[in-house]
Amino acid sequence: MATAVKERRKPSQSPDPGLFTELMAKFYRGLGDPTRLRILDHLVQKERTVSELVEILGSPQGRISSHLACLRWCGFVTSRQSGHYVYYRVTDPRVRQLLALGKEMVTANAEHIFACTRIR
Amino acid sequence: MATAVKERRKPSQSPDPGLFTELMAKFYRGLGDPTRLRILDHLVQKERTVSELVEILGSPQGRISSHLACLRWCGFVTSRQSGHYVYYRVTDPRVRQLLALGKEMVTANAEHIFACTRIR
DNA sequence: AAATTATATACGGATATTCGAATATTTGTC
DNA sequence: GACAAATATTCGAATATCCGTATATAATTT
Repeated sequence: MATAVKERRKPSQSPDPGLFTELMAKFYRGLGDPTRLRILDHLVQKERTVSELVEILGSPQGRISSHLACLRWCGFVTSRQSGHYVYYRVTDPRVRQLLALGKEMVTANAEHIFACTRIR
Repeated sequence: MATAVKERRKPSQSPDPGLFTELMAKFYRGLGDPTRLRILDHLVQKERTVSELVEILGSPQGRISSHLACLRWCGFVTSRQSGHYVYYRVTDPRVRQLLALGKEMVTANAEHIFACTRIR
C-alpha cells in the first residue's frame, strides 16, 4: 500500500504567506541603510574590493564588511575572491532598477519623506 | 548694477548628497515592514477604506492608520476623503514595479534572506 | 450640539538595528 | 610554519522602530 508522503514545498515558492511577506520586508530593509546604499551606488558603477570601498566611503573597515555581508545575503551583490582581495559587484539588473525607481520617487518626494516622523 | 542672487536649488534636486542618501534609505525602510507591505498588496489591487483594511488584515485600527500615514508620507499611496471614509490607493505605477521587483528577487533568494542574521 | 462612526495621533515598553572598538579568520609571502 | 595584509565577525551601548492601549480629531446624523 502506497504511503502518503507529505509533499515538500519548493523553497523558492512562498512557503507561508506570512513568512514570505516577512522576507519581503526584510529584503527592503536591506536597502534601508545609508551606508549600504552608498556601497551599492559604487558597486553599480564598478566592481570594487572591500578596501577600495573603505577608502572611498571613509567608513571603518568592519562596518563596510558587515554591510557587504548583509547585501550579499539578500542577493544585492555577489563577490569573488582574487588573491587576498574580495571583489564585490552588482550582478542582478533588478538591483539597478530598484535603485533607479527609488531615486526617481525620492527625487519627486524628498520633502515629504524628510517630514515623515514615523520613520527617522 | 545687477545684484548677484544666491541661486536657490530646486528642492526636488539632491540638496546634499549625504542627505539624499538618507532620504533614499528612509524611503526603502518605508517598504521594510510586513504590515505596510500587506496594506500595499491590497491597495495595488483596489482602492480601500481604512476600515476595510482593518477588516481584511485583522490588525487594530490605530496600527493600520499609522502605517497608512507612513506610506502616504513616503509617496507610496494617495488618499481621498468621501463622507467619513478615507479611501487609499496606489497611484504611482513605480510602486507596482518596486513591489514586483522585490517579489521576484525574494522568490529567488528566500532561503538566503531568511538566513541573514544582520537583519532579523 | 450631542451622539455616533471613521480615522488619526500620542505614549511607554519591547524589540531591532547601527555603530565603534576589538578580535578572529583567511590568504599569500617569506 | 611565522608573519603581514585583507577581510570577517563579535560585543556592548546608543538609537530607531513597532506594538498595544488609550485618546483625540473629523464627519455625519439626529
